[in-house]
Amino acid sequence: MKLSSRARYGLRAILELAQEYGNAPLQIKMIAEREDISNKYLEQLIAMLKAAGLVRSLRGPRGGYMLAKPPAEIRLKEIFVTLEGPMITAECLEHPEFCPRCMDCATRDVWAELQNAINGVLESVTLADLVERSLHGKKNSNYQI
Amino acid sequence: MKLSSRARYGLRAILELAQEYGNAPLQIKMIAEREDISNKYLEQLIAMLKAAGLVRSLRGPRGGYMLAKPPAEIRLKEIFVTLEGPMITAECLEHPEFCPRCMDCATRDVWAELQNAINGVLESVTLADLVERSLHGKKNSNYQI
DNA sequence: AAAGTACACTACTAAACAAATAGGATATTA
DNA sequence: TAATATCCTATTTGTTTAGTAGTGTACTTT
Repeated sequence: MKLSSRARYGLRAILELAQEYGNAPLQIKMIAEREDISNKYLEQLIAMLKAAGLVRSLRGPRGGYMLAKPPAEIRLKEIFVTLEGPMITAECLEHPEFCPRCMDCATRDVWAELQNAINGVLESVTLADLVERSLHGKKNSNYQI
Repeated sequence: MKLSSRARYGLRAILELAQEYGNAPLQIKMIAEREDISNKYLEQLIAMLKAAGLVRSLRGPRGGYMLAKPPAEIRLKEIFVTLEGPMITAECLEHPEFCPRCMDCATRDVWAELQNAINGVLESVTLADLVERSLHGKKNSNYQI
């Protein structure tokens, strides 16, 4: 179970936009350079974010991209789902009729728990949180092995 | 982010074995039939579980598969990692040198939190738990939208 | 010892997905 | 109108998924 580069790149890119919130639009070229991502590939990722209504754009010279709403109003869940597709560990969670064994299937519960755990994390963090964490030099980091 | 059918099928298969723990070995054919999984495909999945030391086998007539250790000693994490590969949300979590930005990358923390959340679930549940849940008709279910 | 059973092993394949790359069209500003 | 930056669509390359197929090998029962 690995994260796609779409999600990794995409989150980094939109975080750049969040950090620039309120200022002039940021160009693809800039983001691609800062984050070391292919220009053209990033273009597609941001297009997805735009289609999802998380980002808006300005064309022409001095154009670029910016967040469509304040960083505090964008949860990582939205970004993740946009780039990675809906977070479904098992089909039968959404469509119980899909599997005739659903009624007494203990494995189904596990996938549900897993899904809840993941959603819990992604729904609890907003872009504003990440911006703040960056500013404070990762003091809030809770990474551990 | 979807679960592979390897993980879904595999967990269901090994749960069958767990329910039969202490009894005669269970044949692929039986499991495949009960769980409605392709015979040959299941064979490969169980081979992975065997290579990981979670399952052992008996050849010849009346042979089959059985758990290599008591259900209470097998955590879902082991099963999951065996079938799905190591649970790594981002490469830089294990190899910080992989990415020059790691030091001040707020997104990295998110992936770490996510990974911890997933591991937390998978490490807290054993096959014995699942067997018990099945017996009690899912009373312990904590599935929710 | 023979026959049958069930695992063991390896190779192959079709389809889907990931991760880009490429090229031109369109809108905006200076 | 020239330069700039987004917009849109197609193509490519490689990997993974989810199987299928066929043969080999060990074991048990009769």
